[in-house]
Amino acid sequence: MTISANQIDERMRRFEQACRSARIKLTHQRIEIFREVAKTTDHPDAETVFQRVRERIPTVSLDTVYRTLWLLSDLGLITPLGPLCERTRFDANLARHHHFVCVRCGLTADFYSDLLDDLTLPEAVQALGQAETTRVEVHGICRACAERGPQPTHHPKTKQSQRNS
Amino acid sequence: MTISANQIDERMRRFEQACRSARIKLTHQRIEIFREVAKTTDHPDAETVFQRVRERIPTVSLDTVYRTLWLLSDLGLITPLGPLCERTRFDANLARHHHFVCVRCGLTADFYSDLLDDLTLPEAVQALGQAETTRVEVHGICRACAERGPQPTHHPKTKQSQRNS
DNA sequence: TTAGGTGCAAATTCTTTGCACCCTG
DNA sequence: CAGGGTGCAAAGAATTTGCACCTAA
Repeated sequence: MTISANQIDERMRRFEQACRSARIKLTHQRIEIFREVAKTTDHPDAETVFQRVRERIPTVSLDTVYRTLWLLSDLGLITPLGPLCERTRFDANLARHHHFVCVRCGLTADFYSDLLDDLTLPEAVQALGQAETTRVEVHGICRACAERGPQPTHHPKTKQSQRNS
Repeated sequence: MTISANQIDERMRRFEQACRSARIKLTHQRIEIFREVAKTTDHPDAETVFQRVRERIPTVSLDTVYRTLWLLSDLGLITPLGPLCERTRFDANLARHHHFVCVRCGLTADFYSDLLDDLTLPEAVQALGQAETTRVEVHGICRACAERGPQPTHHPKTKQSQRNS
């Protein structure tokens, strides 16, 4: 909720431009759905966006919200938070470690680094709460996917087969 | 799959000890379910654990696997990967930033740090793949939860109300 | 005009729960 | 032997999909 009107406008402009260059229609629904995400620091989920958009477009449907959010994500206008894989995974490695996550196939590999174990956090974090653990998440393309060559972008949640390591 | 027999044994011992001190029964199913997670670097999901355990205990059920995985997680023997909240959330902040995530309520707040934007990754990462983005995830207790005082531990996926920011 | 977008409802997928029987401590 | 643990089946929750109508370009 600390976003200036200017910044929202800029995000909206970027959105409209992205839609045009992707030759995707600028519908009333898409505009309002993007605006909802663009105007807060909330990291809202689909249901939350749906409820908020519904105040302005009472007939909007939840599935349109889902489709639009993933579309925006494919366009690089928003980022889905959380895991790139759809199922909860479990890790028995209790040692301090960090993760390399393949954005294409979901491979999640542990790696170690004394340097990264001991990062200095900015003061801003103090204001948010009491930090307990700090982990670095590196996102990229794993060896196997790189060899497989360029692939179309997909919604991590839905289209990709998941691998691991 | 690069875990030594020694290390697996140590994990099993720790597991048995944790169960005893929590006065929780050491059942055949629990032992094999934990062993499956303990013996790989796979970060398997519940379904995968289920399939693997089934080879040894054909009558095991998927719901026991779920119950056991969350139990192990409550005991601090394994860690669920991915988001602490159950729904996918979206972020329109395209600027480089990092996350503070409250392990209790799910609050996810962005924070900024030039230092963290520019981390030096260990060589091990090169071997895994081509890094694209690096983000620091700080887990802890947010201000609001700290004020609320100590709370029982719950499975993030199921028991907690989710907040945001 | 017309292809792409939407709403609706039904389907899927992942995960949890109620209950009666079973087995560890 | 008692109470926690398990399997089964059914319920629940989040998300996706098929299809006919609608609308931005």
